[in-house]
Amino acid sequence: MRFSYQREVIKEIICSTKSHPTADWIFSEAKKKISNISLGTVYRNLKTLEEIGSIKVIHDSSQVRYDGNIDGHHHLKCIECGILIDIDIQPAFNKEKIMDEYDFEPSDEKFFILGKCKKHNKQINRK
Amino acid sequence: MRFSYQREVIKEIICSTKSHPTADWIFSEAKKKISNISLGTVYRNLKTLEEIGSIKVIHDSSQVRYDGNIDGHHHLKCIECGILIDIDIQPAFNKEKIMDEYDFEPSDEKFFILGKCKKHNKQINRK
DNA sequence: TTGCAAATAGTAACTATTACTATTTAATTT
DNA sequence: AAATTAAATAGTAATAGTTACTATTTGCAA
Repeated sequence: MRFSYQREVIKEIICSTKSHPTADWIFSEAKKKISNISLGTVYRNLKTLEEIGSIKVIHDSSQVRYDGNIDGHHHLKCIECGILIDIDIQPAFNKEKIMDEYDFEPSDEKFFILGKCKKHNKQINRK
Repeated sequence: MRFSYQREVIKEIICSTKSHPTADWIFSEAKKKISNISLGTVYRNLKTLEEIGSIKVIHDSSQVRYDGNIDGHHHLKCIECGILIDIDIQPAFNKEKIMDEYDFEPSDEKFFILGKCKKHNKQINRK
């Protein structure tokens, strides 16, 4: 694949935030560095970056978000404000049962825990 | 809420399949029973049915799907053909850690296991 | 440097969904 | 049973997010 400055800028934007941005936000950030960058270029490169494994895509209730953290991790999602928070836990499940009962060969997992973030829950005794 | 024949038909369509259909498929099925039903009516009722808890929404890689199975369950997704399969397992995770470390109050979970379904995996000794 | 395929900017097209409005309908009141 | 009324509908227009198209530019190899 040929070098592209646009792609480098887009990758840098995604990898320097933990906010799980949308294509539109990435586009507006990219315009700060390349004023005439095209939205089509952003979408094309988001697809390319995902294909080569540089970023991950998160499908969060009708919104598509991008994640520069490509280590296996999962997310908390606040049902009040919608924020997505990276978590490093791994859910445990009976892989044998899946393989036997459903004749299915698991290769990856996506786990979302919905609930209320620290700004929106009613926990009183906070550290 | 007032009775609506359209809503009954839509609900029946969703609840009588395990195929996790899209709005478009539900629309074309509904037209078989109500030839002049409007796509707007389908979308409005899908929203209503979700709000009253009669169906669930699944956001599956840029597609929105609907599920008539409202019991807590999760899904296997085949990376080859895209089929979604209901599973009755519950993933285990450290809820205390989530609450303590992230100050987050979990209320629900969505878990997807990606992999290859029985038609697309290479398992040789099948029952 | 020249040549050329890959990538881009800018624009048009497309798809899924929502919004709008005149009409119809379910349910209530007379 | 007819009149009333607000909710729901059909049909259409509008919107948002994304993809497709094309002439031009650019990275890179000969």
